[in-house]
Amino acid sequence: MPKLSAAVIQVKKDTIEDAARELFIKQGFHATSMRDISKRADVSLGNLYNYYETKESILESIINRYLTVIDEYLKTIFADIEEPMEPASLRKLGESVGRLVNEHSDFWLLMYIDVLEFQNRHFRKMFDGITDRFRKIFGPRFIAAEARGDLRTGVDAAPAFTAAYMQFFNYFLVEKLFGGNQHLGLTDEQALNCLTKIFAYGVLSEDSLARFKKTANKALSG
Amino acid sequence: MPKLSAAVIQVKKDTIEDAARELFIKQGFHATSMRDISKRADVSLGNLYNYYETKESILESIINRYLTVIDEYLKTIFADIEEPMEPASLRKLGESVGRLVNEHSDFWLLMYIDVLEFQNRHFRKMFDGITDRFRKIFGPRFIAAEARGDLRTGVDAAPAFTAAYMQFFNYFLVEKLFGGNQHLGLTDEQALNCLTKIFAYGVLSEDSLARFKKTANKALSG
DNA sequence: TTAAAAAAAACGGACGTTCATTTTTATTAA
DNA sequence: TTAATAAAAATGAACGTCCGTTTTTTTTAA
Repeated sequence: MPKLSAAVIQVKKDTIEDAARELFIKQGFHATSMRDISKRADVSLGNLYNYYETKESILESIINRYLTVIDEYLKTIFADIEEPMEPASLRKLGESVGRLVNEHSDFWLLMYIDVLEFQNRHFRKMFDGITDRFRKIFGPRFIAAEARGDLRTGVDAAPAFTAAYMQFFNYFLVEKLFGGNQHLGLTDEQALNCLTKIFAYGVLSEDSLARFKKTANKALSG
Repeated sequence: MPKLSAAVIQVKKDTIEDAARELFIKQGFHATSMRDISKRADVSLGNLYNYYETKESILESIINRYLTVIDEYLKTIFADIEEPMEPASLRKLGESVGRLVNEHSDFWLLMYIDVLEFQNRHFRKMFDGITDRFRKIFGPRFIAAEARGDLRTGVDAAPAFTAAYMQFFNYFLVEKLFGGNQHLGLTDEQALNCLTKIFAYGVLSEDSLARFKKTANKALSG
């Protein structure tokens, strides 16, 4: 029997990885056996080892494939953003992040598996240098926003945008995976509004700025 | 041999749980065997079952004990806060949260174990109704801040404070456990300043408010 | 002396992986 | 178009190890 075509091999790997992913997510990596995977994928136990060297390499393959899916998703999100620092854009960013978290919650569970079992070896790249990446994507628009006087003086748009991005992520992850059930005491819609509002104009009145002069100065001098 | 005193039993349980915790954190729950625990705690395998019914019950005991430790820690943090909405207080909150995350990073790994293996059954309470809890702790001071005109109109202090709290947590967790290594492109000190600043007064200039009137109105109407 | 505690041995089963064997199928020759 | 071929693919039993837990035995100390 000559070699199977690459396409056929890929299809087989797809079914194996689909099965493995479902099991890893439902019951964790160590709690999932190769026999479990072989049963769910309808592939013999031994045959798994024609496609993967070890159990861990199955996980790695799943993660790598998923990483590209998420990456594409994020790219389309960012491509849709024309003016990253406008409140409307930020709200839309929050909505998109919410969809990403909810539609691919498996992925984030895999990330926690990676944190626990592999010190986040495979997912590190998601957060490493993320601010620089945003600077690369939106750099000119960050500068333009500052030039227009949109930004409060002393605010660097790149880390600020990153913080907003992370805040949205965290909100939806807590809701979806940590049992937050409306941990802000608001619906998702309201929470998005609330977070956007805070990010854009803060929680404190302009008047209070003078009142907190001493302390604020310290806090604002970063 | 009559029954050991409760104190002696507790000491023994301490050493067992210390050993188990270190192993669970280092290699995960399923990857840790009762034999591993017995070796590290210097207790015979069989004797473990004189103290715990199952392996899972060891994890539960660790989590419950840890929950009270963290709870106490948080209480002292909140007790130290006189005016929750002042920038200086928020910065201090951020620092405290950072210390909590860094000094007890084990705890948060246990939380991820709980998310993966038990749908966060044991940790849910950490996030459930958290905004209401803050309202209970700081309610009068939230109201006073609003009365003084410290708050931007339309801002509800309780979810806002919760958002700040969560934001700090998330920042330090990403740094500590997810390999963020300065994911905001800032040192921890700078990041604290940056996040506090954003939370207090936002990233956008007061001028831009009028400019984003239409879109801002939508985003601010939550 | 005696019952609790600790240790050790034993249990049945499941684990990841290997391997000898059987089945399959793209290619080749008729 | 068909039949033969041969190597890849698939299989499932087998391997050695380790698992959580139970049971039995030994040690301990009031």
